[in-house]
Amino acid sequence: MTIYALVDANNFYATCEKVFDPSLADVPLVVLSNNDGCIVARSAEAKELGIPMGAPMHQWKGFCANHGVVIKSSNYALYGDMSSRMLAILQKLCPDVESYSIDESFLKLDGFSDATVLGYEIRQTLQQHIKVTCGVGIGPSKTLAKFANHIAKKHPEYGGVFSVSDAPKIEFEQLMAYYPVNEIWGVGRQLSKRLTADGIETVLDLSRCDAKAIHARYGVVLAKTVRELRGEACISFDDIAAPKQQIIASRSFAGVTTDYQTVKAALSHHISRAAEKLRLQESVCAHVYVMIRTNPFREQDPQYRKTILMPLPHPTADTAVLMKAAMAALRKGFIPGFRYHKCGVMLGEIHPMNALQTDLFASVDDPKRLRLMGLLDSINKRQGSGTLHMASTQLSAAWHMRAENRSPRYTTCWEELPVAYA
DNA sequence: TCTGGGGTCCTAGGACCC
DNA sequence: TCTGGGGTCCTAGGACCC
Repeated sequence: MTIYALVDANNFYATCEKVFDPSLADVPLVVLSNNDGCIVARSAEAKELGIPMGAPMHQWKGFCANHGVVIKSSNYALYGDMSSRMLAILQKLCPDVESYSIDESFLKLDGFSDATVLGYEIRQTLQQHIKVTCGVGIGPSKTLAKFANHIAKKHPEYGGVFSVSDAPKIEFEQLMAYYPVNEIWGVGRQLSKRLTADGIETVLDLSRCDAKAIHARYGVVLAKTVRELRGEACISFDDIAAPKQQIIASRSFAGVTTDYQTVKAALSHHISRAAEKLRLQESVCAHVYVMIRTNPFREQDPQYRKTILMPLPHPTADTAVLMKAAMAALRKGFIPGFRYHKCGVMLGEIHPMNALQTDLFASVDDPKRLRLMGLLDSINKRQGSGTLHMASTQLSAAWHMRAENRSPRYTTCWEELPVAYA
């Protein structure tokens, strides 16, 4: 039987900020989402103060000022780099690693004689090498490894590592009976509301349900969860990252706008980013979706949201072709008069560039254009993103997002390296 | 004044066909 | 006056995740 581990960094973004600024060591700290909108990470001290996850920043500004909470805009260049260092360390310790999110990885522990010992070694190594503390959960399925990870973090007596098979059955059942069903991976707000109404309130309740009955009433996803909770691995393990099937680039504006040119400039910027991501994974796409919407939180405003699909004449990774299609979609979907708050683009129908066969499609990108795109990407990579861009991006800068308290990109930008004084 | 962004998977329902 | 039903394919949207 395969044993899975889930390694998950504690307070990852907040920790990344603290690693490079020792003066923040014991200070409560929060990290904000893009646009400085809401709180997406909290240090242990900030959690203790009772600041909730996902809280709108504007509601907590006064509180943070009163309690000396340090506020950081998000710095994804830094977190992304720390994340790859973390992954590299895990890959050294274990041959089968699936990177699940920026701060979480699943490991397959086949061939290790003592999974728990390895868990402690992982914890110690990450602490030593990159000053990131993590929890390790171990179990016979991914869902159980996730739940074990939750226990490892919430119950300090386990020392940050919890293995389902180490715990006596009665002890584990007590833990399952203690936690509400929404602590389980895959059970969100809607499902837990329905489950609770049906009398399934705890993790233990759910694990004892009949999988067939759950399938009939709640669907195939939750039925899998039930089987996973009983130790039957149903969710596959992917150690090589598959290319993305859809690529999204979107942002809300710093405020709202009624101006077509402003939306167009923002959209143009997003297309460039999305196309760059598409070429980075060596793919082409055949669908462009353009999304625009008003601010749903402004209930006094008339609301409008629209997604417009624009099929492309042939699969492409050419920014100019994508741009033309997206602009046509925007003309179709833009209704003057609304106060727009966000726009974005999604690329769909993605195929690997090299698998395209000319007899399957009417035509493919001109190799000359592809070389031009490659040049564009390499200049932007060397000189900084946005050095070369489409003219339409410059139409307006009115949409640009806020990031008032971003820390330096310590590890990825020469100009922002940390300075050591002797 | 100010409420994220980027993903995956599943399903309901419409269009179309015979 | 009576006016099918089942299968397939596609898309939009929802639920979930971090």
